Amino acid sequence: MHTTSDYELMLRGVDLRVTRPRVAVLDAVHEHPHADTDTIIGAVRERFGDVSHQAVYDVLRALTAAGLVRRIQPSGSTARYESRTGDNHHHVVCRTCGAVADVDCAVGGTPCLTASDDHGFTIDEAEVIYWGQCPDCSTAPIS
Amino acid sequence: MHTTSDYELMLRGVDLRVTRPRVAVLDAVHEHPHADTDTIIGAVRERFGDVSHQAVYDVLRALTAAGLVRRIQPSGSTARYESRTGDNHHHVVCRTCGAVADVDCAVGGTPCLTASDDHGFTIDEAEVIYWGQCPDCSTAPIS
DNA sequence: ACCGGTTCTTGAATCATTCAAGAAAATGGG
DNA sequence: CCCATTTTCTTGAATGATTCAAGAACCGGT
Repeated sequence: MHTTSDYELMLRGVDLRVTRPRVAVLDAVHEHPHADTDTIIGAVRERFGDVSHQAVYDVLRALTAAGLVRRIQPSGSTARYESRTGDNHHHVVCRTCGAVADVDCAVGGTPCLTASDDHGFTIDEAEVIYWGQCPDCSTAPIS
Repeated sequence: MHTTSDYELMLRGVDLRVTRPRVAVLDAVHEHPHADTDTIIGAVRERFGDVSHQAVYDVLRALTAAGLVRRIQPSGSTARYESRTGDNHHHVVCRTCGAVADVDCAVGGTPCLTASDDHGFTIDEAEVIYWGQCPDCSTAPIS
């Protein structure tokens, strides 16, 4: 659990101005891991009153650029955001319901960064998405 | 290089009716690896005359479901399609220009399928995207 | 060649995200 | 503490990939 002033410090730490929408979004992302933009907008409004969706989009972009949140976007989903950053973890996504869970990288610190043949690319990140069925969806078959 | 009858055989092999749009799309995907939908529509029309964009969308979905093509969609890109399927290869994507290149899986046959903690998910595929700069973009810095 | 079911065409709708212009607010200096 | 400057937020509209819907055309088997 974080307090408002924690979020203030985070924002100042990356040279971002402290505004209510930013604190609200930061809080929403921490409280709702892997939430999509619409969910975040809803959570922000519930706690902090009216905030334009445009502001939330802007804030999410700013926070992502600053590294305070991480954006993930599995095929078929809209953008989702999470607060765990910088630890090179990955995700499992349920093909049926879209649920997302975190997966720690099995290999170590900055792993996965070596492609067999990089075609001359300078690689700075390896993103891994495991696809499958979540416990709920694999139990309940297609009705 | 494939001929029209090759594509016919592929379609029949997965119990799909052989139609001109399908052959055309199959050809376009083979000729333009990692092309987005719009490029495919263009290629199809250039070779086979008018085909509705809706038909191309339908065909791409059918071919993807049948396993004849694979759909990839790196964050920030529209859907892209490729003809290499079933060999568990991965991709490098250029952050600057969006170029995509294939990367063979370093580990072996059906690798990467083991997450450190799968949270009870039944995993059937691991998708890896390496992010970085392609040779062209890493040479020419931001103008 | 005909029939039934699939697939294509046409045209409109959806929805996440972005663009634009002006109003409001945040930080640093006086 | 107040002002000026710059950033950020609000409002409202636009974009663009993708999908929905209804009817026409076509594929494959009989």
